[in-house]
Amino acid sequence: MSETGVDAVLGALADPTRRALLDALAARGQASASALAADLPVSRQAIVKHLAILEEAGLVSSARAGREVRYTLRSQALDATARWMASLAGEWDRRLNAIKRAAEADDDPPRPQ
Amino acid sequence: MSETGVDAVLGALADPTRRALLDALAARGQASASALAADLPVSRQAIVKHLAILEEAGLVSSARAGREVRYTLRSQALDATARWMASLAGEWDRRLNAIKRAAEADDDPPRPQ
DNA sequence: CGTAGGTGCAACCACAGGGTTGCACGACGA
DNA sequence: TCGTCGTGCAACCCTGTGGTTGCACCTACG
Repeated sequence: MSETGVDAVLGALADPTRRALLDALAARGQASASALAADLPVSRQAIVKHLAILEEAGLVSSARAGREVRYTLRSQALDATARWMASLAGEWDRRLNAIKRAAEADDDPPRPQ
Repeated sequence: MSETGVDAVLGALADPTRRALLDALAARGQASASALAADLPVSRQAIVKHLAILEEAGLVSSARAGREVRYTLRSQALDATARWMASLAGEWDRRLNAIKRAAEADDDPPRPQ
């Protein structure tokens, strides 16, 4: 339960269109759904849905500016997920080493090779 | 193109069942599809499909042992993806700072606040 | 031998979700 | 005030894929 929204972030990042959307946002720094729709080969509505998912995952934030809504990147969630993955990788290594070590010490003493 | 199989890893990691599968594998260190099927509430066939996807993403590796196939965790791809995400987060920060700075210098000189 | 445990293959079902279109509503500029 | 631009909402289609069942095949083990 301690992980931020790792599953949400992973789910959001799993879609290519969403990643392209994030790229476009990174390039513009800030943009409305309609503006982003001009960059990608999908309809504005599709973009809006994707943005909703990305915002839900904490990867972007929205702010109303007059009659339009500006979206901005939010690196925090991404960074947190990266950390989570790195620590998981470390965990795997520790786990596997421990098991391998135990197997060697438990199974092989009479038969080193 | 330089990214390992980031999209494959993200796609693989996006599914909850697959993450549970990886957890189970981490606990056992090494296991066959049938053994893993005992841990999860899905059929062996479903497990096999997931394992195929995970192997495709480089998150696990398989090795035949007699009449069964043993699967093992592979932390490398996970670690690489974690690094990719972290660098992406850094990229976003740099991008946003640059843009914000430019906006302030270009728009606000007469109006600091 | 035969039997049991483990895989592999294939067909099939059902639902989530990525995508679209259409329309109504609110805000800005002339 | 009117036109227009950007949103929001809703219905709808259709593919992908997570899941299942059934069966054939192979390998160990008695």
